[in-house]
Amino acid sequence: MTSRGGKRMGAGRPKGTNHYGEPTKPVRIPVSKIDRVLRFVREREDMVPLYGNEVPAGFPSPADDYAEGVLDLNTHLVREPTATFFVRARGDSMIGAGIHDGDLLVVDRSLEATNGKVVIVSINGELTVKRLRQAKGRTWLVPENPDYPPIDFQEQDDTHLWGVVTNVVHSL
Amino acid sequence: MTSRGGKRMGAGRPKGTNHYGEPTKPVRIPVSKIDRVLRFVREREDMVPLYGNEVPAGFPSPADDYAEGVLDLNTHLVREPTATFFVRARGDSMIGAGIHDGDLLVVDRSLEATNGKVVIVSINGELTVKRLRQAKGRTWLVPENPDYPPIDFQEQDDTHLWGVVTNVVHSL
DNA sequence: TTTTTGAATAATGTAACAAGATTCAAAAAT
DNA sequence: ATTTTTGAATCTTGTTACATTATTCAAAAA
Repeated sequence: MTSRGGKRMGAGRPKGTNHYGEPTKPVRIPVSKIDRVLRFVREREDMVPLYGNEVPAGFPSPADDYAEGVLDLNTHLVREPTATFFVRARGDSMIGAGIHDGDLLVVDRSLEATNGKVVIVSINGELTVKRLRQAKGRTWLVPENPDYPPIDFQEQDDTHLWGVVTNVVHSL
Repeated sequence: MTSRGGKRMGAGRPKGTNHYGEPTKPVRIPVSKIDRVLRFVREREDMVPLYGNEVPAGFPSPADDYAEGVLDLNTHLVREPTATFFVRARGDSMIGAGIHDGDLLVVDRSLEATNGKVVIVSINGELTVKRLRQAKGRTWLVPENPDYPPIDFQEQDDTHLWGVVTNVVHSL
C-alpha cells in the first residue's frame, strides 16, 4: 500500500532494451510501403546469415544478433540500382563462363566494357551475352563454347552494347 | 502591400502533390537502417527491370513506372527468410550442376531433401554440397564431377543435412 | 529467504508543430 | 486588355512532444 520502489541507483528500464538494440527515429513513409518497411526492419527479412566452410554452431533464430556474417542480396549484387537491369540468358554459348540456359544475369550499365568483360549486346534486335575481346585494333564477341564462332563486333545502328554482366543467378 | 490572395475556392497547394502521390505516416526506424529504408521508399532501390530476349526500347529511368517486369532479388531468391542461409561453395566437385568455386549458395532449410535435390551436408565438421540420391534403400551424396567419388550417406553424430540449395550466385 | 509491489525510467506509436512548397486569383504593371 | 507580380491559403514534411506501454529492481511484505 505504501511506497516500495523509490529513487535509487539502477531503478527503471535500462537503456538499450528496445527491440533493435539501438535508438530509433520516426521517418515518414508512404502508407502503401509501411508494411514492407516494417517487415524489413522488424524481421530482418533480407538479412540472411552467411557461412564459410565451417559448420554453423546452430541455426540462428531471427531474434538472434546477426552482428556479422549477414548478407543482403540486393546490396550485394546491385551496386548501382539505377544503372542495373536483369536479363535472362538463352542458349549455352557461354557455358564456359558459368552461364547456363535460363540463368538470370545482373547487368550494370555504369561499368566500362573493357577487354575480357562479359557483356550484353543487342544485334539485329536480339540480346546476346558474350565475352569482349579487343586485339589488333579490332573487337570480338567471343562465346565460351567451342561450338560457336567469335563475332566481329562493331557498334552500328543495329548493334548496341548494353552493359557488363556482374553476376549470374542459376536456379537448381 | 495590401492583400492579394484571400479566401477563395481553389487556393492553396492541392492534395496529392507530394513526392509519392499518396499520404505518408511517421514510422519509427532503427537509426542504422534509416538510410536503407529511405533509399527503398524514395528510389525503389531494389526494384530492377527484367528483360527477356527482346531489346529493351530504352533504359527506364527510376522515375518511370515499373508496373511490370521488375524483380526484387531478395524476394525472388529467398522464399523463407527465417529458414534461409548462404554458404560459399569451395572446390569444383559440383561443377556439372553449375556450382563453381567461390559461388554463393542460397540454402533453404524448410524444403524437403528429396531424391535428386542438391543439398548442404556437414561431415566431420565441414560443409559440403552434393546431390542427394536415394536408391535400393540407401542414400548417396553424389558429386557432379567424374573426378570425385560418391559418398555413402547416413545421418550420424558428425553428419547433418542442413538444407536444400535453391540458387547459385556466380560472380564474373 | 522468497515473493510481491510500484516507483523509476526507457521504448514506442502517433499527434502536433514549425518550416517549406505550391497554387491561384487578385492586384499591379504594362 | 493582357501580362506579371504578389501573398493568402493549403498541403507536405522532418522533427519534437507526449501519452501510453513495457521493463527493471530494490524495498516492503510475507
